[in-house]
Amino acid sequence: MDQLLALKYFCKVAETGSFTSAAKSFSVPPSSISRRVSDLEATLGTNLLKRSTRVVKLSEIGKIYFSQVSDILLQLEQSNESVRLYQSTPMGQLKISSQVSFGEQVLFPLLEEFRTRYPEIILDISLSDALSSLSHDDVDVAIRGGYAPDERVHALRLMANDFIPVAAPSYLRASGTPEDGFQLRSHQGLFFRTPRGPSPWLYKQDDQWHDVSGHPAAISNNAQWLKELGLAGKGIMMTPKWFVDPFLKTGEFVELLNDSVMGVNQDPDFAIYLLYQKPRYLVPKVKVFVDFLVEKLMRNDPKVNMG
Amino acid sequence: MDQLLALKYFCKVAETGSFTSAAKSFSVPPSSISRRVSDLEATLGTNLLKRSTRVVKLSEIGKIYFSQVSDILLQLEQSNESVRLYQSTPMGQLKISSQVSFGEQVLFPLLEEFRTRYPEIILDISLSDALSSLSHDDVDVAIRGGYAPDERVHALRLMANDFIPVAAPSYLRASGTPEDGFQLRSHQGLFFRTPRGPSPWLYKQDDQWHDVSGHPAAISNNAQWLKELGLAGKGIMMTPKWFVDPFLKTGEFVELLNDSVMGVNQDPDFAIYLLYQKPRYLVPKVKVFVDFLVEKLMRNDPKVNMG
DNA sequence: TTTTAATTTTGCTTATTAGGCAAAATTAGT
DNA sequence: ACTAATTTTGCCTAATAAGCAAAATTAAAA
Repeated sequence: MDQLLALKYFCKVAETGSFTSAAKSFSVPPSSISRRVSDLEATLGTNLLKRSTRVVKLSEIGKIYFSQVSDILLQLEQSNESVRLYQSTPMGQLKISSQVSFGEQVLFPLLEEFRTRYPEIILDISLSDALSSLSHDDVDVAIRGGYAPDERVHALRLMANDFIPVAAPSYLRASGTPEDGFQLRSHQGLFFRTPRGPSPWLYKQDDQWHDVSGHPAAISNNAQWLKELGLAGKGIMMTPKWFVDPFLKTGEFVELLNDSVMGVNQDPDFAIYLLYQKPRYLVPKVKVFVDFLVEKLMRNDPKVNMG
Repeated sequence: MDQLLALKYFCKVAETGSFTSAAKSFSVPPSSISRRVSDLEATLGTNLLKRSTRVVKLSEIGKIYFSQVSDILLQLEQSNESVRLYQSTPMGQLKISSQVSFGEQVLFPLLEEFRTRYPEIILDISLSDALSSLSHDDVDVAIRGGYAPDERVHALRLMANDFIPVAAPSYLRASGTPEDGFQLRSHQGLFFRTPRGPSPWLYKQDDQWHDVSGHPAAISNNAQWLKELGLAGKGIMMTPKWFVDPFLKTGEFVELLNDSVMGVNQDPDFAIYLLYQKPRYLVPKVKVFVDFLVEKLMRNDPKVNMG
């Protein structure tokens, strides 16, 4: 028996709830569908479908089997597709999802070079801090702060995402410079709101994390606005280094508590990750983008770990 | 092309590094392996293997494809295995539909033992006197008084369902004990309302059925309430023996007209039936429940007729 | 360089299995 | 009870995998 064919037939029947419509979508007579599915049931020794001329429903085990098999078929199709595309040149739409700040600050400046290098790739970038479901494929690659989420998703660590407290010199003149993590509590704070709520200020002392969040002067999901407030001396901001790097160099921002361990998260491996589905790496447009970002952002550590 | 077969062949070749040894492990001639793999490569438009008579190695893309495909094959094998497990072990949700009185009186006391015997079966019981259409059904097994309804549905006779007239001693003291079926007509009656209407009292004499229903003192589809009225001496009730068995033993109810043929229905084979679908492959959870009920309720008649 | 030996590929035939069509069977809804 | 949509079955044809033997290929030995 061609089991793969039987599985495809079965899944189509499960989706459409009808042998006839499944037969139409494969352009074969309904009898073929009926026989293949029966064969499948015979080899499994199970009734996957509850048949009744008018309505075809999944049995209890049929539901479970369907959900697994349809996923498997999808994977296989992706693998096949990837192999077919493997030899072709990088082209087509490349959908990228990124966090807003990282996109604006780090990604955008790089893209012009990418565009000239691969003119046949049309970039489609969407910036959002909400987590996009990479699995159901509205994007080819996603860039997120956090940690590896899924088995099937490959997470490539792009760069550290350590948060540091910064403030404008004018603020420090007016309110004083904190000498100790706990002193932050009496300062004005500019808080970034993630989809999971405002990020707290955490301070590690003697292997213990303490919440040292200051008085909220402003809360927003727009990092740009918070940065402007910070530059205007309205308060202390906890931010990734890469976000304020240029201002630290000009002195418009000052890094505080250099020697302390600060964070917005207790996870030690908090970083910026490039996420993509493993089989998609074979698709040229995805491969060249991943390789490009690795080249641009990971020069120090040229070791690329591919699964 | 049987792609699944081709994939299995390909993976085996990749693992063993040889067409010949792959052929041996499938007990087919090497030529079959060669052809299937070639076909696969043709449909993918790629060379997966670097052939050279002595050694077969994977190409770059072949390596990646192999790692993905072997994973997919493993998943599929696991799914198939889980179906087989389901088919060999009683597990999953078991949906049971029963008449209210029978469920409360007979079924519930048995279920705790069933639950401990088959802890992986989740019982889902719904009690209702309306006939659920087993065919278009949401239930695995149904228990109904009546007769075998359908071809596709297997009806297993669980126990007799003969109706007898009973009354409380207090009622008989007050209103007299009927000596003859026709005398029932002048008594107070407690009538059970089925979905088809109140059950009449029928009396058989000289091969003729007579309606001998008394004056309705109460009508309800709730047998429990009628029983309470009966115990309080409010009238005569026509009821299955199993429903009032404990009260007959204590003398709280007295069976009337012992020698007469009474009923609520002219069918001679009126009984409690266990109904379940007769699919090609019987699911273990259903089988063990059927067997369990047979064991508990049909000890006297050990003949079990399974489809 | 030639030979050898193991292995893969090709040609052809047979066996197996899926497709195709029409008729029969089944059942939800009128 | 009937109707109409749907699934299943029977039978034939077409497609394709298996089986076998011979040819081709090539790494390693002579």
